[in-house]
Amino acid sequence: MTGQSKLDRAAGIAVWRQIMEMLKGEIAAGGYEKGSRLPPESEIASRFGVNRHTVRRAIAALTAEGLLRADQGRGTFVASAPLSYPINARTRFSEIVSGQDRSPSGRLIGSEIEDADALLAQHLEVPLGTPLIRLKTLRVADSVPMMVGTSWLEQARVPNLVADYAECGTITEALRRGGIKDYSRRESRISAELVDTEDAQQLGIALGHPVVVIESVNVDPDGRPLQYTRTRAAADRIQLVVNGE
Amino acid sequence: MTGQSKLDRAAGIAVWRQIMEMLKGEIAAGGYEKGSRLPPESEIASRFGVNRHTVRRAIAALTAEGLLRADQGRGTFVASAPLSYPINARTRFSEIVSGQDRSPSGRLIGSEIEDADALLAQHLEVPLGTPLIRLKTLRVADSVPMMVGTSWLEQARVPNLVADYAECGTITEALRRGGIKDYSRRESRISAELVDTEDAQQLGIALGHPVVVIESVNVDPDGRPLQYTRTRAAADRIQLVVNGE
DNA sequence: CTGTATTTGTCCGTATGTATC
DNA sequence: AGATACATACGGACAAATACA
Repeated sequence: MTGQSKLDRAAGIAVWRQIMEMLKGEIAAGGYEKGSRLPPESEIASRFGVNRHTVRRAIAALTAEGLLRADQGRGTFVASAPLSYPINARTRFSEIVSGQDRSPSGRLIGSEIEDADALLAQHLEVPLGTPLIRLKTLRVADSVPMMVGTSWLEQARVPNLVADYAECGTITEALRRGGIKDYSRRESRISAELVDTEDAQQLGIALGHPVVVIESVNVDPDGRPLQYTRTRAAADRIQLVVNGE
Repeated sequence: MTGQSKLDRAAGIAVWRQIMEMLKGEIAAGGYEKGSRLPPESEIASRFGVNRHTVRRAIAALTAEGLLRADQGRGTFVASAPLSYPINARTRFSEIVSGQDRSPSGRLIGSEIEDADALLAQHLEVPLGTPLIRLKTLRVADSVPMMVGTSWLEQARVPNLVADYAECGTITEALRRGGIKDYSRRESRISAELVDTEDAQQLGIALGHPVVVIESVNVDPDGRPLQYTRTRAAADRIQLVVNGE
């Protein structure tokens, strides 16, 4: 099968769109494994007998749909199946990702000290104006960015958190080093938004795409609020799973 | 306070944008209650000393942000706080909405008979090709559309479902009439997408806005799958709540 | 139930400033 | 400087939905 035979240059449908549909069809039909690499653009171009730019346009459209991912210098890949992300009292990014045979990692984007405003004070059950650490992190599975999170924690409880996190890359481990052996998730509130400019860059998605927003409070074993987090996940890479109790 | 004094026509910022910011400020400052009505466009226009169209533009921008809702013939309203929608084994739209002092209603958009494809057969644990009822419904709280859902049920189990639902407007009640006294939710899978054309119309939101997508399976008391549903909720009107077990 | 007023939605214009080529 | 395109601002008329006496 050359594929070239099916191109119709007089159909009134742009050639790049025809190529896009054909690639989509081949992916849907299972011609390519999830996560597998497509042939290089030049090869696809010669197969269809078109210029490489025409293929690029088709790939760009499929990337915008979330079906493909193009990495500079590595190649173009079929987007993997969305990550199943269970939401429960023991939600831990690193455990979830390794449990699905992918390799998790975390990166510190930035941190600051700020005083608790009314909303944060309420969530963390601290007095208004309490100094908090604000931690912005990126979580990655198999080198694909999955979610960015902004967390607030009481500075006095975990003074060395930022350095610990920067070193080990998981919140669970960083908290353990700060003397907090365990924690659990009290409540998660889920909605969706359009991605903002900064998150779009971090997540490698285009503006105008949706993100799933998860606001959650982690509590220590005594039930005292420890961490309030607002996580934004690329919607086409993740699927939250909630069990019926 | 006339507000007019603050308009600066030489600031290089469009007048409609200035009005938008001022309205937003007044709403945030609590000048208007959630759900309350704004003055008519003509009144706002004369207050700022501009044309009605200029006000309309500001209102359109705030509507797109989800801060306002404009209903033809009724007025422009400050958007209510998002509906908290608990996800658990006993998730029932009508109970949730009435529990938050709002009045729920449901409307049948359409229904069809179709044969189970591989995916549906797997979810409902029926043989491939089993005749299913496909039910498309709109769920509304306080006359604001909240979510559209597409449900599939085995036709043989609930032959009269469509008529029953059309009459009473709640799935729970329609199932009861069909002899199914209780059901519970086994699993919910949550993601987000951009709204499609049809849902945008039903939900009264603009294209390009995000919807929260919930795929769920309801099972009868024996644990047998009864209903597979794919729900799309207007993201800025709803917040799913998941308790930490 | 029925007309009337109110209010938002849509369409037709015109004029002006600003950015771009 | 000129030509062009585009967003802004305004004005008016009417349609469509709702509220109300």
